[in-house]
Parts: sequence; structure tokens; C-alpha cells
Amino acid sequence: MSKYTRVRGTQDFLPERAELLHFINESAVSFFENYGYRLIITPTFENSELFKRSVGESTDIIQKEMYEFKDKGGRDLALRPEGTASVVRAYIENNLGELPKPVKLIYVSQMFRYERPQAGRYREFWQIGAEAIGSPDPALDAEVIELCLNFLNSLAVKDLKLIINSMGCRNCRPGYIKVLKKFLSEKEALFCKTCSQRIEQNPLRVFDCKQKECQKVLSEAPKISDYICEEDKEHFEKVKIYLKTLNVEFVIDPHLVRGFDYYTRTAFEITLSSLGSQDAIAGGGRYDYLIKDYGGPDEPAIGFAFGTERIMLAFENQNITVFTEPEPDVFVAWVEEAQKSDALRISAMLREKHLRVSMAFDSRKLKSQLKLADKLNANTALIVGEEEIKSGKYTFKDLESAKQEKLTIEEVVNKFKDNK
RNA sequence: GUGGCUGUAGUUCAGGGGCAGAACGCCUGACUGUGGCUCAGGAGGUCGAGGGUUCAAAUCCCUUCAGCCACCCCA
Repeated sequence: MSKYTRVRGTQDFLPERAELLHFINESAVSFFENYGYRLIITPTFENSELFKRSVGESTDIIQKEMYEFKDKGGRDLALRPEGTASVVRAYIENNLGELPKPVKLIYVSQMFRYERPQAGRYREFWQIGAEAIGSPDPALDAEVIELCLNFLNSLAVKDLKLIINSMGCRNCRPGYIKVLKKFLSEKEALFCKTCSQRIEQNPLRVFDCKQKECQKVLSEAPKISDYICEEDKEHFEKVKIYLKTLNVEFVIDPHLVRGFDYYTRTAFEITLSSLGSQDAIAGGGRYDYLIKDYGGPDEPAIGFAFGTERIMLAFENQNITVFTEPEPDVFVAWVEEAQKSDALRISAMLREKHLRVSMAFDSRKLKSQLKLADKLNANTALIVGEEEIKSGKYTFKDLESAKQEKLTIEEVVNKFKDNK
């Protein structure tokens, strides 16, 4: 083996998987177009500060996982760990607020996080994300959630579970956090180590703990739904009603807390238990203050992202295959080296007529060339020998029926006219 | 970042101190210019990498890298 190997947590997408990735990405763009989304492409790296502001200084993503570096001009840069910050930055910088609201954008790109790799978790990974900016309407929340779920359904991904919650806004969440903190502090002794650390730093995250003892205590914890303000409550109620209108099944999970600081109000997550411990296939929510925080207009927004490799994993687990290897229409074989240039020329002629053509290279006997044609699953073979060159009629062999006839190039092309 | 399992041919894997193996795949041949099936032959390995113990290491020990699993985190 060469000393050069993949960097940990990165992947080579070999043709089959590369085509699957491409297929999912392309499908998403056209599917989302039906909902009014347009593609946006932003840079792979940004100023580190951009992400620190949005994702939150205290989060693991910023503290431990971001790929940060200085460029030769001394700029502090970071490979993007998520997509929303860049889209919002681009929205403000290019005055996209001038467009009719909500402005709907989709992105399809790699993200980078320095995490311990696992199935469905890579250091460079793909996300398909969508952002709808400029409307607080709960109907938009419902449309976005339905889009997210419906896209996965369109790909025939099964056994999905949608969980939703409202995280409150800046007016009511602090009050809830206070109450929660008080409750947690009183029971601190009952929690595991990580949980008791979180009580001070980020009490909402205690809900993420999977330890049974912690969950037991948490079942008695104050629920955010009892503390969110009237406006948020009303908003969330409407989201639920609209989701029902759309026949979207959901589970309300009062413990669902998204990992980024910028989320407000509606939060949701789609999970697929067959994926193992990395079971979140999509996640998102509202971020009503982020645009203003970045110095843009005061516009609420909602968005989400898919983990594309996780969609691919679901495909593989369900044995969904999307592609068969492309079969050559014609395999051009030559008898002797002398006819190789004719074979090359004829291949080009056939391709000009939009046929899929492969030919034999290297010193191979006719026999081994046909063997190759068979392996490539070619439908037909065109044999180019001395005789054929002289007469202008080539041996055209149907590789399935093994029948062969002598045809001119034009006649060969006509053979494929019906199916093209 | 923590703990566990795994790493042998292109692939899937056997072998667990004494000659590096199987299946599939790949290449060649079975007389003239014809594939699939069959038969015969062949190529292909620093046993993930580095060090140590031993007369002798794929095998035991240490380190390291990578993959997977759980934690963590999240998509």
C-alpha cells in the first residue's frame, strides 16, 4: 500500500456511491424547487467569527470541532461546520431581503467538523440544507417541516420519526432556564457527572443525557411548554394545527433542544433508529434573531439540514439501488493492430450519433476483446477487420442473441434509432 | 476527548510461535477472426505501520495509524 492514505474521517466516493450522492443532491434541488427554493452556493471557508457568533461560543462545535486556521494574510478562518451562518451572511451581504418574502434557499455542500468518526459521522460530510427567511408565519414552519419529511418520503426512506418542540423566544426562555436551573441544582446529587457540569454551563442540554437515572429525575423537571410566553404558545399551537392539515405525523418532545444557540421557537428533528447511534437524519428550527444579530434587517427565519451520508445509509440498509452500471450500446473490437485506428475512428463516429461506445485498447486478441465486451455488459459488438474495412460493411453482433449481420455504419446507427 | 472490538491477496475471510492459504475476482491458454459455460495454467502479500521478546513472530508485548461500536456530539 502507498504511504498516502485518506485523512481520518474523510471519504472517497467510488462511482456507485458518488452517483448515489449526486442523485440525492440533484433530487433535492428539483424537489425543493417545487416549494420555491433556489440553489445558493457559498464559500467553503469563512471568517471564524461568523460561526462563533451564530453557533455559540460555548458549544462543542465551536470549542472542539471547528477546523480553524490562519491564511497567509493572517486572517482567522474556519472551514464551515454548518450551512446556516453562511447563507444568512450571504443574504445580508447581497441584500437578498429585497426579494419577495420568504426568501427560500437551498444549499448542497460539504461541512467540516473535527469529531471522532463513526458510521454516519465523518469529518468532512455532506449536507442538504434549506433556509426560508423573512416570515414568522407558523404556516411556513409547517411547510418547511412537511418539505423535509416529504423529500425523504419521495426517496422511499421508511420508518422515519418526526419530533417537534418549541424552544421559546428571548423573552420567555431566560425565565424558563432560571426555573430549570433551580430545579436541577436542587437535584444535582442525583445526576451524572456530565449532567451536573451542564447545569451551570448549558442547562437545556441536560435533557440530552441518555442515562436512565438522569432521565428519571428529568421526567419531573419543569417543561418549557409551561413557561413559554403566550405568543410562542400560540405560534406552536398553529404549527401543530397546520401540520395536521398536511397530514404530517409528529411527536412532541418537550426535551428536544437543538445544539446551536441561534434556535428559537419551533425546533424539529427527524430520526431513523436503524441508523444506530447517529440516528438524526435531519434537524432544524427557527432562528428569529440571527439575521438581526449579524447586523441585517430584523427578519425571522426557519431552516433545516439533512445529513446526506445518513440518507445514503438508509438507502443501503433498505437495499434501495438507484443505478445500474451504464451499458455500452456498442463495443468496437478490432482484429489486428492495423485496424485499431479504424476502430478508434468508427467509435468516434458512433458517439457523434449519440451512441454509448467503448472500444478495446492494448494488445488483446479478438477473443479477449469480446470477453471484455461481455464484462462491460455491452449490448452489441462491432467487429472491425480487414474484410470489413474493404467492404465498408462491419460485423455487427447482438451479444444477447449471438446473432450477427454485416452492416454499414449508417445501418448500425439506425439500429439504435428506435430506442434513442 | 473516553472505553471496547477489528485490521492477512483486488474483495470476503480462514490461519493465533515453525513453508502465507481458500473462495470469488483478475490475466493466459484449450490450432485459423467471435463473449457468457466448462477445463487447465498463471499473476497477485512488507499479514495496516514502527519497535520489542524469541533460535524463530501474521501469531506474544508496546507504540502508532485506520475502520467499526458505545459514550460524547450532531446531520
